[in-house]
Amino acid sequence: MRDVRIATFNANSVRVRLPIILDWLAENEPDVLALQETKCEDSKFPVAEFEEWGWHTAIHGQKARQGVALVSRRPLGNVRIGFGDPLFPEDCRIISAELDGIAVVNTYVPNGTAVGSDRFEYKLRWLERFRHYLGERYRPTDPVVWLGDINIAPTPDDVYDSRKFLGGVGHHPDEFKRLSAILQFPLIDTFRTLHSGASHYTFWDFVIPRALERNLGWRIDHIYATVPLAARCTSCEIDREPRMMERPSDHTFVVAEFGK
DNA sequence: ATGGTTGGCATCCAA
Repeated sequence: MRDVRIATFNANSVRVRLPIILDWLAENEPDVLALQETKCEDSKFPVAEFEEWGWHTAIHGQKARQGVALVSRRPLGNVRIGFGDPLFPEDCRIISAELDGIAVVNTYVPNGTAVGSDRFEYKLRWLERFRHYLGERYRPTDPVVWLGDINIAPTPDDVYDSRKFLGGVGHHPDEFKRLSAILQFPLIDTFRTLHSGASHYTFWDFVIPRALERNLGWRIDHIYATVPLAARCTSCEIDREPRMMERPSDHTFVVAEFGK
């Protein structure tokens, strides 16, 4: 049996990015693709188009903003949406499921907007809530993948100008602290296990002219695994091709493979 | 120092 292939992509509208997503799926044949920023309520998600090409979907969306989904070759088990906590704000940022004994947890971490804003405080609270979510549901010995748009560049190598952005949204010590606490589960950054150094990015801001060509990017889309699963990780790669296509997302795909 | 882009929905907000 071949490796399990698990990918992530912030689509920035699943409807606009449908051709890019379907192309990428056909080319790469992942077992699961985690999508973020689908930006549509469930009734408007292009379920039929995915099914036409043999892909199952598990979706958790809302009108216009946020939204996450899992796309898979085979049906997923035990699909869960949200934190399952009625006290915590529910804005469609988390969906999880099981495949081949692996728990796949897909998140769209809040952006944070501006340091000191209510949205930034919400980002920090959200990350704390997520740490508890992991502890409530899983043990360190379980095979668990946490992936998605993490919206944090955790080290100086993960953003094109660390000095410029240190202390700003996405590269702030308070974010590093919350992420470190989550990773103490422990979880392993599968990309960093296999690749060191700067210039490996997954997001290039639309606002910056020719950002991709100049590689003015951020590595904010991550694939983490628990220790026993990380030991089975044979590859983790960023695919820049989709960022070069017509009408791209501002993010691109990351894909990891795990041996049986 | 500023502005540069995109998507969704409504003519502005979030990213």
